[in-house]
Amino acid sequence: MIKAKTRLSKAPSAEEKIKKAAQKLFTQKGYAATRTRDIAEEAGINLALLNYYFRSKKKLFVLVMKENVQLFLGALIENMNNNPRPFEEQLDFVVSHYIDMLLEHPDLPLFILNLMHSGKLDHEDKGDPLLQNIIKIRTTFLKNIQDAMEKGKVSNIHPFHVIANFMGLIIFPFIASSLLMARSGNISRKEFEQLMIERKKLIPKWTKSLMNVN
Amino acid sequence: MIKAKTRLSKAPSAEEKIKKAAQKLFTQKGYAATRTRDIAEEAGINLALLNYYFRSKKKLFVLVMKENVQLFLGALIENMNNNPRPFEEQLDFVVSHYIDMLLEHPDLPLFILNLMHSGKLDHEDKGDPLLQNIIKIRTTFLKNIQDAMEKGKVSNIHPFHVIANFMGLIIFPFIASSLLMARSGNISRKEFEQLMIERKKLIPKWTKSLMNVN
DNA sequence: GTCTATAGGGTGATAGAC
DNA sequence: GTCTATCACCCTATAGAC
Repeated sequence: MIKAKTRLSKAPSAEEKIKKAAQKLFTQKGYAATRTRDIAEEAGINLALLNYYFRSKKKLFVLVMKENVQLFLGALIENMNNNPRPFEEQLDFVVSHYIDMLLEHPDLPLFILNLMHSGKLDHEDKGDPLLQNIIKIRTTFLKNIQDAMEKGKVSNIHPFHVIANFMGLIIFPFIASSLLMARSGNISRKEFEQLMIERKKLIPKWTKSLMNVN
Repeated sequence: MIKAKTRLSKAPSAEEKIKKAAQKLFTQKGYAATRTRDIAEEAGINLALLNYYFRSKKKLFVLVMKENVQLFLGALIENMNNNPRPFEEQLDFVVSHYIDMLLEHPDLPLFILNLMHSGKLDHEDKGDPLLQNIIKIRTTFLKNIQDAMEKGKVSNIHPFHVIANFMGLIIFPFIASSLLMARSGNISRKEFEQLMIERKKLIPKWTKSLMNVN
């Protein structure tokens, strides 16, 4: 009954190696372009082992997908649950946490956007938390904006613009980094990271500024 | 020798039907997730015909890809060639043309971003115009920003931020529309389009405003 | 748990009739 | 040019030895 499952941070189990490899490849290349053979090789284990642990390619993908979604929404949910803070502080918090997370997982946004674009969520996973959480987060954020507008702090701009701008300012540089830095580019990886850190301070100011231009 | 190839805008040829179907599916689902059988069915023709005209799936994809790239960079290149206009007018022009184009081809940005992300361009297509054009466009735009900064119109912000913000404000709502409008969403397709049209006027103002906040 | 070998099904591409 | 039939390959998944 009592099996010592704890691991001392060394020699990751085959299961963990597979999951990590799958996370990497699925997130980078998407579902269809990733072969289970690639995952097995990346993990340094045998192909059969993959099915032994995870039953099928699809099940493995769903697992990775859910963890990615969790990662992607984590900062927002955390913010939502600590709601009493004033709006300005919320902006700071979300931007800062989000950019830190994206610096560690730069492929995540494109993965999520492709996921939503493919429309594979709604049908196959009715009770999936992604959509529900997105809607909940968006609703909360929307309420905050409208509060700010009623207090006269913000001019009469459609809340959609505010959300789209805010998210775009945070996320877009990461999904377009290959475009913005393209070869022979003027910008290296290190410089890019430095600029993203700069944006942690800038985006909250920009967001507030945009709310009052029309 | 002299074959009447001209068509009177009726009954598109099989070749055109295939290309159109391929454009649709490749752009929507990407290369790996699209099967040649799907393309054939979408085009309403036989699978063998696809290979008769285009030799291989890959060649067909490259064709579609190049047309998409052309479409994506068109407005920017056009702007670049009419350079003498003042910076402010350039912003108006690019934003307006770009949003019009994206309203017609909303899947295009995600396709391009995935393309760049996959890194399949540099190796297989050395002389490909995409990268060269992107670099040229970016360089021109960068020069314009620096001119504006020297004239004292703009505060000392890194040009990267200006480009990233500008592009993000235009493009992001389209790639994230499924996220911003997610089911049970408050926003319909028609409203979305109306908001995008609103942005044609707003984004140039926003861009200039952002250049002076730091 | 981990491997080798292989089944079973799908996919891109082609041969050949019309 | 357009179709049907089919090949050769690749990919996921599993059986079975260790």
